[in-house]
Amino acid sequence: MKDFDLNLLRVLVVLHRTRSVSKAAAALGLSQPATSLALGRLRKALDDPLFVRSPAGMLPTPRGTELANAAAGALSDFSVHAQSEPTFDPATSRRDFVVTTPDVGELQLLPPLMAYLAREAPHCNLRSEPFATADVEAALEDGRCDLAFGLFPNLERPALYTQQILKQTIVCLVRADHPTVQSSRISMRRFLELSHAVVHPVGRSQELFEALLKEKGYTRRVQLKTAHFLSLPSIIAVTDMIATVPRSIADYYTRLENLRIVELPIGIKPAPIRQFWHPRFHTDPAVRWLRESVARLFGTVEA
DNA sequence: ACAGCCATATATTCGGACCG
DNA sequence: CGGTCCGAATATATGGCTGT
Repeated sequence: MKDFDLNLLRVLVVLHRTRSVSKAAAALGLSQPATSLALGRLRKALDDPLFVRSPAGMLPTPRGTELANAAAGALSDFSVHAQSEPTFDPATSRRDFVVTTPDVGELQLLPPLMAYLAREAPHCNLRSEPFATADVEAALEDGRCDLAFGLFPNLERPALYTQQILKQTIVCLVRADHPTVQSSRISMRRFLELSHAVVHPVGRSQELFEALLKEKGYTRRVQLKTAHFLSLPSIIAVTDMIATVPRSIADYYTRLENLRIVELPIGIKPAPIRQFWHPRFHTDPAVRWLRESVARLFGTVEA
């Protein structure tokens, strides 16, 4: 079937309708022999006579009728799709969306997005899938993933389309009644004297911060290194450690625990949080609706 | 026997691949 | 980049079958 000439489908359909090779040829705009040859190829490919000569014309075999109906259905189905503009109707669609974002991104993206989906696209589901960083681009290309959201320095290249959604700044967190850090500011000297809790290696903005400290020659004691953000606020709230986290995470933590935000003692450029999609899906109505919804939720202007 | 129709053999054209 | 060659597809010509 893999090298079946799809032009033959039209020939099959018209032959079945006209019951004549000559009439089919005229209808198809081919010569009679060309049509005869096409019928020969159909017979060989489908392994059935398909039509037999009779006084009443070329009568279809049962298989011929079955396949001609299937071909007619396929062609008309295709033509419906080819002629209608592709659309996405959020109110009725049952599309399942797939996004990939680190946990920090999830905390920023999913609360507003899920509330929006529930309201605007009530039958659509969303899956947040943690693709390996190296696999994200391929997943976006082959459609396993609709959108990547977050800080992906390795994705910022022409192969993908991107749009900046937010700026990620980072801040420090200590417990609200910390014995030595009592204001919202801290000197670099005191910052380096404290014991640190570091989330590693998940947060890419933290990686940038770590690189900056190293570059400036600052060293400090990392008393706790963990791979997850989940346990961090409870730990900081009962110790004298200081943690450096994205501001969105810090804002969330201070609502949960007895914590206080302290500005970083060093200037660092805010990191761009972007959404990424593949050019293949640039005009796909569903993916387009999703990324425009994300942009709208965060009040982003097209860049 | 002849007319109508399909199948087959031969000719032509067109597009694409290959090579200098 | 242009020319040549090859193959695919279609057209033309012809042959063969069938029914009246």
